[in-house]
Amino acid sequence: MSSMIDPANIVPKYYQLANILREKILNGEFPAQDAIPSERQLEEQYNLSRPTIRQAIDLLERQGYLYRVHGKGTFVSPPKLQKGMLELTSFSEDMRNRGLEPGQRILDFGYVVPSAKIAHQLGLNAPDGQVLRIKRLRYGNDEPIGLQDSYLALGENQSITRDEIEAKGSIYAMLEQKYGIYPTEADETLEVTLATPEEADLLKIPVGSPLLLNERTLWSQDRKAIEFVSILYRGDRYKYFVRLTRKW
Amino acid sequence: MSSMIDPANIVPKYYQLANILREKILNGEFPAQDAIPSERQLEEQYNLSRPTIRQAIDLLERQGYLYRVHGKGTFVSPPKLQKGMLELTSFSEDMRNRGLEPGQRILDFGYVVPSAKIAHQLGLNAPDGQVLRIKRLRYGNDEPIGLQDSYLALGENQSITRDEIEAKGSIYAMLEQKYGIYPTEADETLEVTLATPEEADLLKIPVGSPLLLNERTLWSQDRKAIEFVSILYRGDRYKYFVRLTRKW
DNA sequence: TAAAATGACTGGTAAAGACCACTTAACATC
DNA sequence: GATGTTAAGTGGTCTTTACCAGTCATTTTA
Repeated sequence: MSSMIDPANIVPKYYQLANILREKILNGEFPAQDAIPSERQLEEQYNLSRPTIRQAIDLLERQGYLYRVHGKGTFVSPPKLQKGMLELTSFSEDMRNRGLEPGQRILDFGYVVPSAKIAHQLGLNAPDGQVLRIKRLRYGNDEPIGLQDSYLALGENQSITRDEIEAKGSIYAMLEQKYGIYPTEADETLEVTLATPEEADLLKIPVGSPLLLNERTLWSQDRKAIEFVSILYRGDRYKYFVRLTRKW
Repeated sequence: MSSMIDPANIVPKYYQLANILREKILNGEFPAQDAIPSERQLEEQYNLSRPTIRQAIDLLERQGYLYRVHGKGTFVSPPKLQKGMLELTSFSEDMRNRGLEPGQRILDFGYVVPSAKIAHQLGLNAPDGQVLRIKRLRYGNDEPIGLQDSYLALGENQSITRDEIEAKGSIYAMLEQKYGIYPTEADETLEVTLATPEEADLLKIPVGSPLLLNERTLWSQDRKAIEFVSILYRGDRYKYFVRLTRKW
């Protein structure tokens, strides 16, 4: 059974324990709102030290599966709060989450000199870095959903070809695979605009229709700006979702 | 000087250390992108054990001030990423953050039987709990900004009076003070709508103007639903902001 | 000269033990 | 019966000690 800790495993013990406990939460063995075994009990049960137990619980607490009450115990969060942590998703992921098949049409692709606004968002002082612009019409189930204009700040020896984009769809998936760059933080704004004739034409909606404008600056795990992107969503087809937490 | 650990202080040592380090980051003593002293060095410097040091750094890492690189060191995040963690803010806080003075006019106040949608959002099975509805027109610098319709799921012995709302402005501040309830998690959606005649009249905009509809369900630290609220923002006066992280 | 090994640094994981602070229920007291 | 006390259980903090796993400059070796 996989519900034991394997000391030989490369995976850290606290991580193994977290996976075991998460599994028990998800399959209902630990029902919502119930207390899980105390840290001392887990210590005996899994033959681990208390710090290791606490590290596992810390992880699950941050992930929203558990919450602790001093003096009482550690409890299972209701299912509502368990899934879909603070998500930072690409358009493709977002569409799949909504049960739609993502698609795209590339409208523009090439290196450009960034505007002052975009250079600022990407933290480029001198316009030395190469900025790749990718403008795409994005589809959900073959229906135009959004107009995406992306500016990527690539490093010295990094490049992305049009063919790769065509094949993969998701830029983020590609950056992960090719260069080990993971998007970890982003600032987003959302506001309302009205469709210009060009936008209306591409999105197949009347001129002046309300749109949801989403602008995002993305940073990687080493805190370098990766991308500034604006996405114009059809107001009648898209609802933005986000989960927020306040902890500190 | 406050840059030392006080063992007698009620504040935990790891927390004191985190405050000291955060201060050094913010005042530039630890410049962005530079490495801070290693964990062993801090151990000597502050006469603390390494687990305690690590606990402090863990905190600052989660707050976005620092990031670690295995084998190299712990580094200061660029300022862009330091401020304004994942904020879960009330309307009043939000306005103040934007440099505007929040104001309000109460349009409706009283206990109601929740609609099916609202009961579901609040996780009420039977309509036993009392649901307090507060409908308010919200101002920023005396200009109407948003139309807020709030439904509060209060506990047995909890109540809020109209006078308290008038005086305080923020419901959250009141819940914290009176009942120790802290909003810790929320789901939000944003979408575009068009102003109805009633909404247009209240917000002093033309009928059919685009609005930003923000719906939010709020949970407290003990994972109970506190509130479901919808806010209709003037599309020409409001931009939504959020910071996202992906860590696990 | 170039490749490989070394060693000294970094953060990452783990154990064992101690004491504090909060919660609760059983108990003793008035 | 109501009230205050106590004790046991919980998570919270902290120390000491050890070893593992990446990184990188230096040294050794082929």
